[in-house]
Amino acid sequence: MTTIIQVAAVAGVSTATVSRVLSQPARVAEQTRRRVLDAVDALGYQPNVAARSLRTLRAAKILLTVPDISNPFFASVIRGAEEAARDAGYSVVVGDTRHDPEVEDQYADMLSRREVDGLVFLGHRLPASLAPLLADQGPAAPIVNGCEYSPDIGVPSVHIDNAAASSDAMEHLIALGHRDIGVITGPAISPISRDRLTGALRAADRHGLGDQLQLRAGDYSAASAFQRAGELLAGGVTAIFCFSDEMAMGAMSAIAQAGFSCPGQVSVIGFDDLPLARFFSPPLTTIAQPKGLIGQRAVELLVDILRGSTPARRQLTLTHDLVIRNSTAPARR
Amino acid sequence: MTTIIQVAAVAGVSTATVSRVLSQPARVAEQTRRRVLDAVDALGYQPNVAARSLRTLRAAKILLTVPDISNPFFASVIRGAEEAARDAGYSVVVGDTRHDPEVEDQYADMLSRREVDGLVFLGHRLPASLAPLLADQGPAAPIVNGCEYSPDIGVPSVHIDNAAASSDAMEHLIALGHRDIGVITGPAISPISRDRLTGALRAADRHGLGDQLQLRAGDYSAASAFQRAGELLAGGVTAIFCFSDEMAMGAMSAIAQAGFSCPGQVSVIGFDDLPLARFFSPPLTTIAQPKGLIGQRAVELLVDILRGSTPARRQLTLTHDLVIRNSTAPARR
DNA sequence: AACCGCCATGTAAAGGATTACATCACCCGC
DNA sequence: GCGGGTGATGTAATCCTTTACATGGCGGTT
Repeated sequence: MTTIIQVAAVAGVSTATVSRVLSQPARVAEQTRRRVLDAVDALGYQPNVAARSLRTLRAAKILLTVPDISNPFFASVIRGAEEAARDAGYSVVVGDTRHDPEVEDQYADMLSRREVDGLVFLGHRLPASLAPLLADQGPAAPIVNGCEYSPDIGVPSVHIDNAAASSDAMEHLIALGHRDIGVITGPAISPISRDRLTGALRAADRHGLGDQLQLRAGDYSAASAFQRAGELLAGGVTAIFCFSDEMAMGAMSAIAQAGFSCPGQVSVIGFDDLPLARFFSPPLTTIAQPKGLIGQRAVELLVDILRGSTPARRQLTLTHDLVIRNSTAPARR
Repeated sequence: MTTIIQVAAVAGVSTATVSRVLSQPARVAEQTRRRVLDAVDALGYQPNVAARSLRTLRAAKILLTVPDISNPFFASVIRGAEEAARDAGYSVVVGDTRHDPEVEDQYADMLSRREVDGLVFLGHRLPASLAPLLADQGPAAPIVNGCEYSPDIGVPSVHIDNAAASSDAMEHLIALGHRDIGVITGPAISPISRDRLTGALRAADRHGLGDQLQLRAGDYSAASAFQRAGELLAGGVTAIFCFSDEMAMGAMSAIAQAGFSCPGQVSVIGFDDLPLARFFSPPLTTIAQPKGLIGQRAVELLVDILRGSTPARRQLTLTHDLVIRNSTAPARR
């Protein structure tokens, strides 16, 4: 490993000058700068990050935890986050918590240990080990939540209006004449699922369908929805609203295996608009979330905090979109 | 931030002792150890990683780069890798290169800068900036390749026998009576795609179908396969073999939109066995790769290298599996 | 009683970069 | 010609941990 000392020796300057050339080139005379850069090239010098971050107390890294990395929804969020991070001079470390609180804590420890400068967590659970840090630093704590929004945890967040989006989905089904509608929600603890449920019920109530809604709790996975959709079909629904596209896929699979046609006999509407949604058979009607933008804004918010400026708004609500494809059709049965 | 010095002061010992309690507890007397641990708890001390890694020249981290994080195939590999890494006392940093050589280089630089101890890269391209490192350290270079296998890059790798797997898929179609078979491959530069093509051609040749095979190059994405499948259908195929499940999804979508039925008129077979494959409509026949195991073995190989022991075998071929579901059926047209 | 060896612990030197402060040369204006 | 300002560079302290080596005490051996 070549160190800054060797570079300094080759260039005939002090280590301070080398350091300056690399971090604030303008403060060094043109001629000296060139000599240093030549030495850097010649030796293939790369600053040692450990030493730098020891000295500066900055890691130039942002940790992004996702509850389930196999869910392509998060992939788009990650990309948005990485882009924004790069623009701000940070790199992103991705952690997959698998919905496991213990793993969440392990990742959160990276923040307490200063291995990373800040944390963006997707999902609804604030890792327990961060409570003291949050209590200590208050709004200056470098923690941002993406996708979900729980007012009680006191962390800035970026999300869509889940209730409104869910209501839009329901209105779409109702407008198509559906009266017997099944809803496959997320787990009951998920605030995002609760918000969506609120929206769905609100829409149903507006049309006097509040009591007819058939609710089943899934866990956002296709497998859970496959199961629940079977029950709903037995219950005679003509439309199923799934709180994720992955669940919509499971539901469509159950519909086909039960011998029904979609959208002929049963309509399906999803949530997320995964890149693959247009390739479902039939192409899926769904609620589009601005996935990349969520990641991007979340990181921007975090960077604001890291720079010490209090961001104007600590809650960002982005716009969603009802994307109508072919999995929904007028009710007839 | 509390440092080791404060812990030492509270416990009434030297920093050396605190350090020893944390890293080699057996070398410290029971009583002292307890006092130190109490102090650690009381102060909520967390060792500073930068300082540690500066001193030890170890980061206790492994970098895992994937070409496309939105592909759920890699999610399973990542999980396997994380597990193996945790067992060996490492944590995994995931990087998404988006097939972009520049991004690959950026991540590879983390290795040269010693930000991570080793690299597992999935995909076929060895980042250019690692060439010197590899030339320098030879087989001791802490770099392992997963999924793909290019004998020429001289890096240990973990993969399945792609040619044999591909041949199995073809044999399955041929046994069902298919003669007009379309193949949607990956990009021509992809060694994995080449291997699979070799296997497919070999199987076709065995049955005198070598000339009839209709080949189209995709890029592993559903969108590309949607396109190519349309062309193949116009060409009158009764079966389509896709080199990824995601492409199979695109193909199935194209089949449905062209008014054909699957598997009634056109059979589809995929490659990977994504968790979602069983929820395709119809459930997808495909080649299962041991995804988790690939990640696990790749990390184990890397850890062997990091520990200085030369692993017994530098190329690991794992077993694949033909999973027959409902997207393939006897040819009839 | 002198000595040896061992164990538990302490002392202090790295490890590599950043940066506050010091220094020096030079120029400007009076 | 001199004081003061400016810009470029150097000196050295600092960030926190790990660990080689030193120390000191104690029990056992001869």
